[in-house]
Amino acid sequence: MYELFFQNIAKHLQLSAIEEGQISGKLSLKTFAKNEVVLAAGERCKELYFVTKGCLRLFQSHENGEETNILFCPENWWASDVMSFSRGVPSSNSIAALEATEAISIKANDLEDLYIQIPKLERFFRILYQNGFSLYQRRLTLALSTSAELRYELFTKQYPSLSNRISQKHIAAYLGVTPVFLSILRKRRVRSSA
Amino acid sequence: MYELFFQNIAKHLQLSAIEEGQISGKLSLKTFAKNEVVLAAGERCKELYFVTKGCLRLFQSHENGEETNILFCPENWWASDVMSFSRGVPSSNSIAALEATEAISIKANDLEDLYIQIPKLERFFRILYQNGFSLYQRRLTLALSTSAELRYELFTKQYPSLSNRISQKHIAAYLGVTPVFLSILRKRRVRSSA
DNA sequence: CGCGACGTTGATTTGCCTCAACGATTGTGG
DNA sequence: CCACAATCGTTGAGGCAAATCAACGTCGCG
Repeated sequence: MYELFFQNIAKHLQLSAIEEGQISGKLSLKTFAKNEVVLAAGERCKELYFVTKGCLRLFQSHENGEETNILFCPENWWASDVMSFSRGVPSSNSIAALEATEAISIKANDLEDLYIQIPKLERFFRILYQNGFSLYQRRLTLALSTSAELRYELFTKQYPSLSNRISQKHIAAYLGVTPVFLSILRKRRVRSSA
Repeated sequence: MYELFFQNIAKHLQLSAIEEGQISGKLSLKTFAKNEVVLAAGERCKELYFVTKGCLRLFQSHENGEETNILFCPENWWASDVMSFSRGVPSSNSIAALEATEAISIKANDLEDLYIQIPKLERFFRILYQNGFSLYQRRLTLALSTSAELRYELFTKQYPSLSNRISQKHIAAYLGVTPVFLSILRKRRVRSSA
């Protein structure tokens, strides 16, 4: 039932069958309909999700009604509002389903308990956040130093499957441009590659 | 000698005197002259620095010779190229001193040993990276969704001491604008507040 | 003293946005 | 299952934010 989940952990950590059992007891499987809101900004993010099917997005809403997509979470990705989840404060971001989605969830309290029972889990999440930290540093410098055209180019190269799967509107909100301008970029690309 | 360092750890973790001793044995104090390069892109980042005096900057250089400042590290901040430090790969970022700087350093290998001797250190760094992760998510959405003017406004409010201490050139490279444009923004602000 | 880095200012250009109109696609209620 | 509405993507016109290029004063430093 939770194979993908434990395979993901196994990338950085060896768990005994007993430990897997302890963890399994705290997991549950959730399903979300397309466009369903998983976490609304302002709520507390009480669960951490590991996506096994479909795709979630983490995003921030702005006063003017627009949104910035922070992260797409297809199969094998982790989703949560980190600050809210770990410190119990209201979340500043939201989570919603881009497709019909299945995810394995674990509650914040339960994870805290598991950190105590299985201290090496700290190691797993240390590495997970460490990698994410690095990933966002890179995206930040990209955002600050390159044109939308190049950012789109890199996105399609790095995530070719996502760039087909996700609507342009949401890709635009991920790149930080308007859908109108993304459309212009796409047109340009077709011409220049012809 | 390492008071600031252990005070920083104590924010998230209680260490016994013995543990502090074990850690102290792996630390060393380094000094860097103003403008000295601490880590050049392409090298391996073998040490993690905790700044006790002065200020470092983590930055990325681009092909055209320009730079983006990722992070300023004044007293009480941690500096490293995370990916290079933790995985031993060549670093994609550089570190340099903005001022004459003192920092406590620890070697990657030694930290790995300490993770084994004192597993709860994993917890400390898990929390450190978790917070950094969240910080960069926020900066990313800021960079993607707001004007340079607002970003500068927020920077000066959030880090008033840094905004006096650091040259406009480097602040511009942190905000992702040219020094010329930052100068224009500053002029605008003076006028509008008058 | 003189040179080079820094910050300012102005003129011009470019990247991206806004607004608006239009097919095409999706989804939904009758 | 169809009809209609809503959302999405495209295209064009015009505007604003920020870059580029260039010139100049100032300051720190050799």
